[in-house]
Amino acid sequence: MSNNEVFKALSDPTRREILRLLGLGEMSAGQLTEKFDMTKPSMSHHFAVLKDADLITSRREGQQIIYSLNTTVVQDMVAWMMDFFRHDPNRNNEP
Amino acid sequence: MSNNEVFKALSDPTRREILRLLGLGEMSAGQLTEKFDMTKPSMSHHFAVLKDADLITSRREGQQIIYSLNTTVVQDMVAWMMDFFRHDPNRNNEP
DNA sequence: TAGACTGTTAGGCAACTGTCTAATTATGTG
DNA sequence: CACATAATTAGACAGTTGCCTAACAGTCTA
Repeated sequence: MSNNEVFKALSDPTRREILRLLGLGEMSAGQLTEKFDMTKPSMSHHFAVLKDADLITSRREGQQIIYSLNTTVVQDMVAWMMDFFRHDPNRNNEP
Repeated sequence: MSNNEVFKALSDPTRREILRLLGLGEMSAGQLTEKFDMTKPSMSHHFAVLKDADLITSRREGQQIIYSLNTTVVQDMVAWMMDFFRHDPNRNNEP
């Protein structure tokens, strides 16, 4: 995964809310769009950004596109963050 | 803390690197600036963004400004992320 | 107080982002 | 096939971001 793309993806509140909703279970593009006061193309753009960052996956099911959280990448991300901020400057730099 | 400001602050690679360096111990603005191929005003801007997000704190020491990681907010942030992504749709929503 | 040193503020500019409308693609159904 | 439904792609546009140079502000020392 590209850390930068992941952070860029997470920098928008709409996209974080999409991720939160997908954390509760997979949803179609249409169902997700209903939850926001935004046009379908705008939402579609956000889905694309999240997909590029590998934070979500998609599959077609008939006329609908079903989106799911990519839990692997999400967990990698959390692990990366914890490691990133592991050091505690108040404990005189012991590894 | 405002989640949005924190995520916006984290969305830039330069700012993440500043945080990583401060994770190793506090540094002056000048010491930090040396580590990057960027002008002082640009770096100062990044410091301001990180301060607004409450990710770092600063104090004056003579002619220098010393920056430190705000470990409280950083830890809150990690905790928030873990909670945010705690749900696993592949494990049928058991708490 | 003058000058050097350290850092921030102000203003400008190109590139990027998030939103919209209009058009297009893909699938399902009478 | 013709039409409806679901979603994406294309293009435009305002607002934001990140960088720069120039100017300013605070601190120290002779």
